[in-house]
Amino acid sequence: MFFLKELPSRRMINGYTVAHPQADTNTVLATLQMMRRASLLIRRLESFFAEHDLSQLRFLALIVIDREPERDSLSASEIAERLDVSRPVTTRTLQSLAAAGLVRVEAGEGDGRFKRVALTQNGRSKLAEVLPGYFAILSDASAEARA
Amino acid sequence: MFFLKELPSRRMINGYTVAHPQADTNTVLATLQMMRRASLLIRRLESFFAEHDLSQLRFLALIVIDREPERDSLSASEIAERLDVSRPVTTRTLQSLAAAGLVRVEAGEGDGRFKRVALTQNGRSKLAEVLPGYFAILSDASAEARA
DNA sequence: CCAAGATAGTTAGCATGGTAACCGTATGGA
DNA sequence: TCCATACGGTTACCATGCTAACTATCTTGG
Repeated sequence: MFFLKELPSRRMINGYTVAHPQADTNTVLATLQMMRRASLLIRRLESFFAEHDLSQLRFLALIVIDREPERDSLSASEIAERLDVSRPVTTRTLQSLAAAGLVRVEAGEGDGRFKRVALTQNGRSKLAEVLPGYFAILSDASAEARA
Repeated sequence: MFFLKELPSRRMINGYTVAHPQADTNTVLATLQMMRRASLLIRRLESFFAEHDLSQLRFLALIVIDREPERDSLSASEIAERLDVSRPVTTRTLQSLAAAGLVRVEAGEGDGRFKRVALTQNGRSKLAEVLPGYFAILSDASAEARA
């Protein structure tokens, strides 16, 4: 992602909002600032994850598998649903996680269409390795937002 | 982009923040919510732009050229700098805008390394066509955020 | 009971972000 | 002056998002 360094000017937004009474210049500007903040944060997170041979999506996939309370595995579709990405992206992500030895993918018992995806011990270790840095970055970002 | 439908739970974040006193669960959670909101908004914007044969980046490129106060053209590097994307992405974006007839790219006079990029009349029309919808979406998003 | 449809997953191909490495043009100091 | 360096732009290639269309496995209704 990305976003303009210099946001659309207040004057430019004003030109729109005067013609649309329900719109408010300040809140539109706040939304643009949010987009800019989010885009910088994503860059920072992606670069952090890259240092750990992960990406944001691979990390989040580990998270959703790990945090499932009653089970130790999920199907690919369940993971796609929780991550809110398309199934093809999920397939690719799981293949790369499996190649890195962070998850185990097995044929589901019962319905032969499903696959069971579970964390390996390495996967759990990787999560433990990365979580502190992840929350530290989020915590910094919160602090900056308030500054 | 994308982001978890179900954010990391308060309990999970707590587990980190108790070990790191400077971190605060509420602000970390607020940052995660911001990421989720930004990701949904980006999807909405990209789909809006696609309806107009644009993308977010192509649209923003038109904006930064148009809003330059004293000049009617920018160099590719200046555009890259303002958009905050890499120069190769800028090259590709400008090529597709030129192919669509929305910008004109000419060799710069003087320093032969530069190119001058200017909006065509079609480019200005396209901006005028798209801006109201753009701000309407941002305005909606602001409203939702406050709801 | 089995053909038609639904569902899980994959493959193929496109768009758009990135970095590394290249060319051509300027520029500046030995 | 002219070679080394810097700079603008491009090319080549990789990562990661998407949709469309495919295969394989259930499920269901005539």
